[in-house]
Amino acid sequence: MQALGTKRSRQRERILQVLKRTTSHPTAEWVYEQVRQQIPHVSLGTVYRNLHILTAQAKIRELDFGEGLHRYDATVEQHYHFVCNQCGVVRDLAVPPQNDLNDRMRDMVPGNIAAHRLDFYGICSDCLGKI
Amino acid sequence: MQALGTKRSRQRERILQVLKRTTSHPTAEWVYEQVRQQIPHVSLGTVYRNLHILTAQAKIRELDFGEGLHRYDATVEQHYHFVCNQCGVVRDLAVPPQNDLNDRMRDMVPGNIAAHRLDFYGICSDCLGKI
DNA sequence: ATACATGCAAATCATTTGCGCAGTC
DNA sequence: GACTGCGCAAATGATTTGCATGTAT
Repeated sequence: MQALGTKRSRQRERILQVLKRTTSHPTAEWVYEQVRQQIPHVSLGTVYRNLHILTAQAKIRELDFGEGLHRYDATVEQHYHFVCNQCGVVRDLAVPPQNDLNDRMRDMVPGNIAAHRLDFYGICSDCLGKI
Repeated sequence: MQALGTKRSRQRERILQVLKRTTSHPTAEWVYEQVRQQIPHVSLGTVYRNLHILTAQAKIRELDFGEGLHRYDATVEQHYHFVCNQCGVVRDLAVPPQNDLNDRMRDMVPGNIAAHRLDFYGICSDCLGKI
């Protein structure tokens, strides 16, 4: 027995490609629809399986904004998100990691800090324009 | 027709009480088990319904740490969390809101920032002690 | 040839909802 | 009495999994 994700598959490669070509933090369902256009018989189960494999391989990241479903992101470098309360769009922020935050907290935290997550919520410029 | 949450109920009061008496950020299931000890015939549906009502009334907050389920918190003031990667415990941090973060981001964000969420991940002191 | 990957369908798990009765105002 | 809330059970929706077959190495 080797391990999951050791053999290549057309499906997995396509899934990664789909994610790399978008900045929209799509759901599994959306990825499925995209992959389906190239591989009509692909199954949703395969998409989920590969999203997990790719996440385990750190080639993508699994995101969660409390909507009851997951979103996926091919940008694996540390970065922050802005979520629009109106339309729900999730945008990457071009802001350097605020690593001083971990230090600021160090003494207040009952343990060792390895990472942090920082999301901003508000109204995106598109929605502001529509008001 | 008035609105949800306008009439009191023993169930809702008990649910709020249960949440106020813990700092463990429990799941709906855990709340259900607790309430059940006082009101044996309470239903899980009632617990969910009331958790939503209380959330809408801003008497509690619904949290989500990407575990595929929700957690609830009777501390509604702005505060941050520390999540242990080992045991999963979620602790409130006694750190003042870092409101300068919103300002720091302002120019980088495509929209208006209303709030932010900041979680720290690492190993809690309990787990550190067990290594 | 071996072991991972797939498609399909059934199963799971958290959460939601329809309905008829009970409780509050 | 009018309308909200409840318990129960069935429904939903995202995700997972068992299984027989396909495919990469």
